[in-house]
Amino acid sequence: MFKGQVTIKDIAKELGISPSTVSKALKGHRDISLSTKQSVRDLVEKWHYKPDPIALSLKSGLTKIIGVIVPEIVHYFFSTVISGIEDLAYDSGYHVMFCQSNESYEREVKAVETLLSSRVDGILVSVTKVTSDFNHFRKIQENGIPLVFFDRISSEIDTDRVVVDDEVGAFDAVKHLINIGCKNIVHLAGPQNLQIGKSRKDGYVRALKYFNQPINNQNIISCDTREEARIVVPELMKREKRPDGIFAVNDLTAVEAMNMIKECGFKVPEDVSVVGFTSGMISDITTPTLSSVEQHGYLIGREAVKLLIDRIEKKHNLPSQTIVIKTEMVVKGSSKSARSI
Amino acid sequence: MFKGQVTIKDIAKELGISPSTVSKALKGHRDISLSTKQSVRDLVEKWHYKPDPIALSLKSGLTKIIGVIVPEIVHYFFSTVISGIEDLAYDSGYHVMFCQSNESYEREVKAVETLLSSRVDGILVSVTKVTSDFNHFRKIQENGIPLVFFDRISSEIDTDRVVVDDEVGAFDAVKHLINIGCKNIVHLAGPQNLQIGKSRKDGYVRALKYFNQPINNQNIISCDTREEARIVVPELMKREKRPDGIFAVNDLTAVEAMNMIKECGFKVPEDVSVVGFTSGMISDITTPTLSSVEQHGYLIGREAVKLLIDRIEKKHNLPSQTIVIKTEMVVKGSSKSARSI
DNA sequence: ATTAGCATTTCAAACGTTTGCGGAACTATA
DNA sequence: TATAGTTCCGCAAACGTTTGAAATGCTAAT
Repeated sequence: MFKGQVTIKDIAKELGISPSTVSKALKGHRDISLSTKQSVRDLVEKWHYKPDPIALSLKSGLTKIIGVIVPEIVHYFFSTVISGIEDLAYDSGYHVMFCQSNESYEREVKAVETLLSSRVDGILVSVTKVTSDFNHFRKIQENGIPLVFFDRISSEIDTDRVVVDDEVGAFDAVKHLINIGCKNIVHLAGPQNLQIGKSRKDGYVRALKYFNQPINNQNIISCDTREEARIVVPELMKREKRPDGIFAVNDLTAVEAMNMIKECGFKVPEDVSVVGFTSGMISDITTPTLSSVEQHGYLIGREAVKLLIDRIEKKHNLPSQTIVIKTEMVVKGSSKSARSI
Repeated sequence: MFKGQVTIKDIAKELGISPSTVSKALKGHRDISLSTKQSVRDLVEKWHYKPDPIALSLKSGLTKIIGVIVPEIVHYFFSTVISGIEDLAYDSGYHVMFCQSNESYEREVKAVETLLSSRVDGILVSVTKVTSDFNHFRKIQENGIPLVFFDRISSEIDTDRVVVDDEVGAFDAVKHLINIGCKNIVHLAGPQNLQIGKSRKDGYVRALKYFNQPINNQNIISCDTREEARIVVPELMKREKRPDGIFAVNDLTAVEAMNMIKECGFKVPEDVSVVGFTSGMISDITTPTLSSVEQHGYLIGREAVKLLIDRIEKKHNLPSQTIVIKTEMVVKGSSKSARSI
């Protein structure tokens, strides 16, 4: 019909009125007569006029785009969160722009710059494992752009956050292992510069204390990837006092731990019970299925977007909030031991 | 320093020159003297001026945004593709906007509308399992927006495509099963309205023919989800003539098939060899690890973006191309049978 | 007949950038 | 001393939309 898209000008020309009249008619402005409004609406309908978001953005200074930075997309937990972000954002009239940092500090910094120069209305971040300098996040705030952290947060930046109750989740996981009779529980821990790594370890320690089990530093081992598990777990199984329970900081590590245990000639859960953290699809796929702590990633995504949009639209002016999503211990095959109650 | 962002006007005012001079200086226009250029560049540097993409879009009619529609994000193959899309798009100066259709036709239509009204420069789509009407894709083309299909394509729409060589991949998988001695291979097939479902079945059939094995329609069963596998596979194992090989249309189905086989008291791969399609992370996690056909999702993503950007930037005007990405049979634990050569 | 009041519409500026054209100031040639 | 050429810069319009202010045409009251 026209080159590209129908504009408000085309409508105006056709109807022999001015663009401003059309604009006001569409907004239901009381200045405009009913008959004019009707004819504008009719033509809009007929020509499938859609306002140009770019012109709107230029006027309003808002893009209706939310930027998201995640360490990886190819990752069950993060893709679940993204799914939640996407769903609520679209329902609220926002679009979503993704960047993955690939667990690299440089790429994270670049992603921030990219999103800022795209003039997004707000930014959602889960930081990389290696980030220890947070100035790029400060820059976001200096630009007046709302910022919400989820899951992997930084405690140095004062902003809204959505986190999982990692400490309680870990406590519950270890409590479960103790309940089914484990006496020598090892924790495969995440990086301690990250809040989640620290909290999960804290929960582990608190559970042992609470149930009067000895805390052995040798039982807290830094190991949060499959590659590390491949090395660490066989050594564990060679110990004089073999572990009878393993609480891993994430599912992938837990799964590899299970595989290593089996390779060393032991059985899961009969000889060693294993519990992971995330409870995604992979926990259903393994043999045995993996007991794990469900993090409700989809919900985390939704809550994070909700917080962010509230800030963008200045629905309130409260100090920074932190929303804690409850975890849930999901018992599956890797910890239903014969020793269970 | 200024409200929000530094604009070309701020620079102009500070330097006592006009905005157009600043613009031309930044573009290296020969009209502008070296000294002016230098002072502009200095101030740009000092004030961290970044051109406003929105104003640029309004002028050029281009957004430098690519829209992507995938059935699901929480899915190993698709998140791999997305990862490839993201990487190359950003390197080429484009941003990426995602929509997931959640395998729903209505959501797919809505996603198309959303992206069109966002004025994206091009769209990448992998269609849902249930889409049989393709008019929403025609609308994209009518708007003059380049469109590239990947993996799950529609043959009704004439456009660029990036697909996996499903037929050959399936042929290779079945060839492998035959090579290790399988005589009664079942195919758990995908929906036949989808090209990939059809091609993989075709490859299965061709391989049997090629190696002079009988083709039995009872051995081609529609089953492409874990839920279906849970029902279908136990029935298979009760057959008089038990299958000794299973070629599943995707990994998740293959994994569930393995689990069912084990639940029925048989062993993988000793009694039944299993081969899947996708070869993602999950194929390493299961016990035994799953032999599967690698699809190179990351590469698919990159190729699709490359095709799209070529169209957007009108680098050529060739008729629609179809790029075929070679698959690769990855032999792991679920098919290294004792009968193997 | 003048004016106030009202309903309806248009004008013009703005958002930040680009770009063809015209113009000023200068130098060089005839 | 004109004239032509060169170098450098600003003007204004354009992209599509919004919005306060100004203008138009009308009716009704004085």
